Amino acid sequence: MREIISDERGVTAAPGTAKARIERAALTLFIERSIEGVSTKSLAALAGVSEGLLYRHFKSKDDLARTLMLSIHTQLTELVRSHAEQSLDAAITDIVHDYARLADEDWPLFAYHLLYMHRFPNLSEDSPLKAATDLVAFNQAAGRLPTSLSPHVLAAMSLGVVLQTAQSKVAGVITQPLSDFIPNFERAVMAVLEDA
Amino acid sequence: MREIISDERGVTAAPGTAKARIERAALTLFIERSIEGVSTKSLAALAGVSEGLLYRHFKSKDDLARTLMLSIHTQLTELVRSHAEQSLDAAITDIVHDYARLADEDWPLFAYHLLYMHRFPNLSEDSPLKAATDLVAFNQAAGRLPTSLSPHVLAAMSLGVVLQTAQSKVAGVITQPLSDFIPNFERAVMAVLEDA
DNA sequence: TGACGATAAGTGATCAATCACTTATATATC
DNA sequence: GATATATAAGTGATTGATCACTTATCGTCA
Repeated sequence: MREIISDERGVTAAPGTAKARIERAALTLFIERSIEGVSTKSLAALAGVSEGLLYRHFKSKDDLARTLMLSIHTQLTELVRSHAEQSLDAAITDIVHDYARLADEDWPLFAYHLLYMHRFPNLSEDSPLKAATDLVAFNQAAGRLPTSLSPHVLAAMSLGVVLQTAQSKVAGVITQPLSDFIPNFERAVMAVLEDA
Repeated sequence: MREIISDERGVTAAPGTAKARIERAALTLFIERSIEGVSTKSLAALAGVSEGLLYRHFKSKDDLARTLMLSIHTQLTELVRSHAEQSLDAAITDIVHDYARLADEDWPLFAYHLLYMHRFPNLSEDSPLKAATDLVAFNQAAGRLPTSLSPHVLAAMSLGVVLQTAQSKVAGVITQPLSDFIPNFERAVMAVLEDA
């Protein structure tokens, strides 16, 4: 039997509350066994609450999973959009920096986004990838980036530099915080954007 | 009700056989709804066979999922290893080329690997990422690549260029075959390796 | 007391897997 | 070639367990 989650911080809930513990337990188990692979019973057990309480705070297991995903998804999207209105160099620097920081700040939530984003194709109109694509397209139109590749492809390749490193951290191959690689991410992303 | 899978090619089975249809149906549904989210009943229905037949060909649903994963996992690993014994430039060129080709050749199988590899942490001793890491480490030791980053990180960043583009293709943002981007992948990967 | 946070004990539905059994295919013997 | 024997392929009903979710009840503190 696994120890009950006592971690304080929630995602949408105040620290220390039962709802926060449910959210933390959900992230832990979803990352480990996938969303469908986790029963509400085991989730409640890890959170140290009754099964019924899950349904006081969330309409369904899917609602819980969506709520968690939407939280990090929105944060990441706004992060990218917020830095788009400056020179390309500065934008990349800021985006990469904040992305890595946000990931380190709440790694389980970020890992959850990384692993299961593709299970929520219609989560919202906007997305981090869409924001990055817009940034690339804008700089292509201004003649500051090559137009030999579509902005979708160029944005995907650039994001890949950071996200695949995150994948390796999920796999346990890398153990340091992503923030340790910020200057490297910056240079690599710029190199991809200009060279590809 | 969805149309029964009639696709011919299997993964471990001869074309046109019931086992091949089961494997195809599994890939289709697993990609769509995750492994745990797919019932053996719906899988058998899509394959157009009885539920019992699944268990003549595979010990369990997990065995089916593992068999499919191991097939593509092994192919990709050997692909990377087979090109490692040449100059770095040539190795990258060949690896990127064959990787993209293999992905296009059997996209559902490749997409399955991309999306759910992390659910099989102990599938085998070796892996594509490990092979790529060895390649990086070898070239670092020979003084042909900077040693400011660990080979794990450098390999992850490089692979990310290709794999995140594949993710965008899974998401439907990109529709072309990955092979269309082979020269771009090459240049981007080399840029990451030398610049990061 | 009464509203609320929380629970334990359920509900029918669905799950993966197995079962006894049938049909098709292959191999062997004359 | 015909017949006998063995094995593989295939079925679908059934199993006990587990699923997501609900209901009835409890304790507690304003």
